[in-house]
Amino acid sequence: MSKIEPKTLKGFRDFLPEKQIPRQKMIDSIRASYERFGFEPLETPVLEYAETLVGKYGDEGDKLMYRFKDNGDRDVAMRYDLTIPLARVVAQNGEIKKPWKRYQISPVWRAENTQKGRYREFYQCDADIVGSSSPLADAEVLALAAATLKALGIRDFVIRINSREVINAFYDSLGLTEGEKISAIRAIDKIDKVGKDGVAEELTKNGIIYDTVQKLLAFAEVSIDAVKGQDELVKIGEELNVKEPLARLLSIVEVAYKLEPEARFVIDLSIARGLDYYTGIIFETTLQAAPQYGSVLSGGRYDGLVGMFSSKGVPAVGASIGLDRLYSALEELGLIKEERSTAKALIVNFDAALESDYLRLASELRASGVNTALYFETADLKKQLSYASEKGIRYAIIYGSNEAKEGKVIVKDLEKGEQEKVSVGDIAKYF
RNA sequence: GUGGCUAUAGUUUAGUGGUAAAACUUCGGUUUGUGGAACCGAUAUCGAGAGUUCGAUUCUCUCUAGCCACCCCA
Repeated sequence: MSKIEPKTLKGFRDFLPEKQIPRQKMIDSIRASYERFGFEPLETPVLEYAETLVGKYGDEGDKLMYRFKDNGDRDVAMRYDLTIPLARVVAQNGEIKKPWKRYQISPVWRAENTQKGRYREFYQCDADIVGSSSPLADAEVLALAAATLKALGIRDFVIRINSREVINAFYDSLGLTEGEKISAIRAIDKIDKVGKDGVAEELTKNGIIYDTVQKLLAFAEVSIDAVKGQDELVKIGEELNVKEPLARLLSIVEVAYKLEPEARFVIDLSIARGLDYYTGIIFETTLQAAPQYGSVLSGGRYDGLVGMFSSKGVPAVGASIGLDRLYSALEELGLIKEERSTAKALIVNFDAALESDYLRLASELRASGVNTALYFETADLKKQLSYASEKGIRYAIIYGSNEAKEGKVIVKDLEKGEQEKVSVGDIAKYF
């Protein structure tokens, strides 16, 4: 029989222990942070009826969706993000007490062309508050974002914030048509990448007149610290005819700042967000030391989404961490601690006659919470010690006929190269 | 989805129209109670399929995958 070539699908990957151990720690940290703010876990199915997802992400989103007929000829799609499924859950389970704060850490699928740091299956860590239009909810999402990154050991992040209300008020004051608004949002969003001239060129190409282009550029260039630059921002609000919505945005950020005084919040009017469903604040987060990864944490308010599944409109605001991007960025910044094994101790198996003692040692250690591995074959010490050290297991527990006579075991710390004799009964205490 | 570049052991690379080198890794050994060293040895139908050819890993085509740009985004 010919062997099947082992391979993974384009854009999909395996996470080997070396990566998955620190990755899982990262997930644990994020989850703990979300729970500290009182968010509750939700899990939803991979597959949804296609009609649930289609049309929610714009034409582009529909094209990138994994969609097919299942064995029962149902038109199904794999979830494209975690937000639409949440909206479906909220609409479907009206009894859920609101405001509801839920989080979900799960993979999503997009049939995009791959690139470095861009995959077809990737994880998102979402936290959303459903059923409150209070600015406090917006502020708490911003604070959560900051607190979660801080918990991961990240210091140099900047949360750049804008609001769809501000954008709309400004565009209306310019008298842009709906079509022009969309192309303006798209163009302005690229200002970091293509620069002012590039944006101007694209706007002009889209038929926007010179005067308006200049105004749009002036708008997009606003990037001011929300706390230190507050006076300046108030002035800009008046100049650009966006006084009211900008003031609302500033008061949200002020509250977030009280919750997370160490965070850096910047009002950046070039932030646009591609997804159609945002209605209020929108934000993106970049790491200053690793800007090439783009936004690692973004979100915003989307008050209209649940209404697409239910006659009752339910306001919502949330944030999403791109786990894979953040991991790559942290890896580059040296914030990922390499760990190769989950086992802390290896029981050296070196005298077949003592096997029952090895088994007892293993179960005692495990019962007291020490992650313990047992070498399966009887083999020489050398081989087993080198197995432990190469595997990244820190302690070797050596027990042979000599030790058996004394009722002791040798615990060898392979990192320090030291060893100690401990009596058999005290082994768990050693750790 | 469109366009460009790439594809040789687990990894990084060398090389040739006549079936392939090296380093590191992995596994085994160097006479058996102390590892991360040294030495010896093993491990490749040269991404897959088809075509041209007496003969292809080397040329051509298709597919697949990776990287880059666009698009979009996490």
